[in-house]
Order: sequence, then structure tokens, then C-alpha cells
Amino acid sequence: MVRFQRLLQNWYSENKRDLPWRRTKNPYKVWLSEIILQQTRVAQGLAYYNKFVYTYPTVSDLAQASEQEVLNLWKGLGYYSRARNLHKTAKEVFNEHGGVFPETYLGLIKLSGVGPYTAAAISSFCFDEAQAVLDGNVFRVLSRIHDHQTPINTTLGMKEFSVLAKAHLNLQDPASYNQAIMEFGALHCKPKNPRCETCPFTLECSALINGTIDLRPQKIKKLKIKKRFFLYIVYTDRASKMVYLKKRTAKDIWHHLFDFYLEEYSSKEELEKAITEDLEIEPVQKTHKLTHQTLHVTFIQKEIKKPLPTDETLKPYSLKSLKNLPIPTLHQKYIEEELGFLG
DNA sequence: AAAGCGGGGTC
DNA sequence: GACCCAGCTTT
Repeated sequence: MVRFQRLLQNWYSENKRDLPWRRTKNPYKVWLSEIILQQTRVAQGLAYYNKFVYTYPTVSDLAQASEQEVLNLWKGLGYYSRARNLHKTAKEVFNEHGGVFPETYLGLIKLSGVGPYTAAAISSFCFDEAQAVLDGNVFRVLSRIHDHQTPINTTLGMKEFSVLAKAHLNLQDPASYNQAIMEFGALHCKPKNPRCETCPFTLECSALINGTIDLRPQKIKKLKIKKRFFLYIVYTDRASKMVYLKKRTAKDIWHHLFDFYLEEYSSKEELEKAITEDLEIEPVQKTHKLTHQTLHVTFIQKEIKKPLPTDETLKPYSLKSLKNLPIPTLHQKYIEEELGFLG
């Protein structure tokens, strides 16, 4: 074994976390964990992984659930297209592959929601295929070891780091090697305050030698964060303890999740202009910061007066039934904080 | 090539 | 407030 692989995998054997998806080569469970952990930390995803494995022990169980049930289990985890693709792929594996997962990189990458990273991860972890994973951790570790400054979020950077990743891969044990380099990036070669003083690569880390650790990996510009102004009219019926919701259908944030009645405005002023009537209940205002947009949200709660002054897709739900409906985290918090009287 | 997609954590 | 996280799909 070459020095890099030996030092890396020695570090891994002494420092790796004991995680449930590392105790199995079952491709269903590994796939589940990989989809959940895309853009998600282990601490946040672990409970969801356990819920899914418990509720759907096999891909066939997941395939036979409804999309709404799957979204409800995913509720609060974000990036909901992952859940929709998860369900779609489960149905495909169940209906077209007899419930058996593809066993190669090329077969896996055809699945919805499975891209280059996830296909490399599953094929190497479960089937010992020699595919090098390339995720945020690998980018960071390699960019520092080689002090390589091509921005990672460019086509050229992707290509160059892919070559580097392949060159380092331990062909004898791609599964352990891939786990090792990602775990090393997550626990030791961290984005902030990496533990260079106790690093096994002190002698060969070019960025450490050059004093450029904090500059790696290089990335190009951050995109502008859009501001959106949401006015929610939260219709309630105290007598029957109901709140009115509608399903979101636009290809937008929270696709296929349930929503209050919503009016969107292009500015704070436009939104305020729309609030003309005297309100019995003080509006609740929140700022919801997401990765690519900031939502300035105003909630106005209104007791229903007949006839129902809204569109007919709005339907009443009891507070109790909300447990089984996929609702954004923002809405969940509002309900808990402001609609206690319904329960 | 660029945009869109969540929620939570760290510093 | 900026940046990050076991990325992928759509345009």
C-alpha cells in the first residue's frame, strides 16, 4: 500500500465513528443512508435513517408506501426532492428489478437521486467496485494535501479533482479507503480549525507547508440570496378545531408539502399594502433564512366565516392529523407556537 | 454553465 | 453574517 493510503486508513481504523450504515453491506440501507446524508450532517440524519429502516425494512416496503407517507417521514430534513426521488427509485427497484438493487456504478447512477457521488459510494461500499468518491470532504482533503487551487465548483475543478481522487484510491480496498478519506475530512481535516498539529500528513501536506490551509478548497463566487415576501392567511375554525391547508404543486420550495393560504409579494411595501383590514389577531412575522433565499413571512390568523373566502383547494385538517402530513419546519413551528388553542 | 432546492450547525 | 454540510436535477 502506498504511504498516503496506509496513513489514511490507519487513522480511520483508530478514529472512525460507529454508525449503523457502516455495519452493513445491504445496498438498500446504504442507499438510504447516502440519500439522507446528501447535504446533511450525520447528527441530523441519524434519527431519520433509523426511522426509515424501522418503518420500511426493505426497498419493497418503501415502494409500497404512498409518497405522502414518505414525505411525512422526511418532514424537517429539507431538500424534499430527495424524498420524492427516494420513493420513485424504490418503486423502480421493486417493479423493474424485482426488488434487487443494481450492483454496479453504471446501473446505480441511472436511479433517480443517485449521482456520481452516491453511485461511487454504494458500488464501493456494497460491491467493492473501484470507484473513488468525490464529495465535499474529499475536495477539501485533496485540495489541501496538494495545495491545489482550481475552484472546486467549476467544470475544470471537478475534472482535476476527479483525476486526483482516482489516483489516490486504494484499489485493493476501495470501500474502506472511501470511508476513510471522507471520515478524515469530516472529523480531522475540517473546514474551520483543522487539526493540523496532530495530522498524519504533516510531512506531505502542501497547503500546511505553504500556509494556505485556510484558502483551500478554493471556490468561486457565492450566488446572490433572493428575498421573497410571503403573506400567509392561516384560516382556522375554533369550533371544529380545524386549520386550513393546501398542497403545494408548483416547482418551487416545499414541492408537494402542505401550506397555508399564501400570497406572495415582491417587496415589503407591497405586502404591507395588502394588509388593509382590521385584524383581530396580531400578525406574526418571521425571517426564514435558507441557502438560496430569505423568506420574510407574515402570518395572519383568521377565524373562518362562511362562506369560505378562499379557493376551494384549501381543506380543513385537525391539529392531530397534522402529525401525518408533510409540513415545512417553518409551519410546524408556527403551529406549535401560535395555534395551541386548536389542541 | 447556471439555477434551484432546507434546515441546522459552527465560528 | 458567512460558510458549511456523505449532491442532484432541471433549465
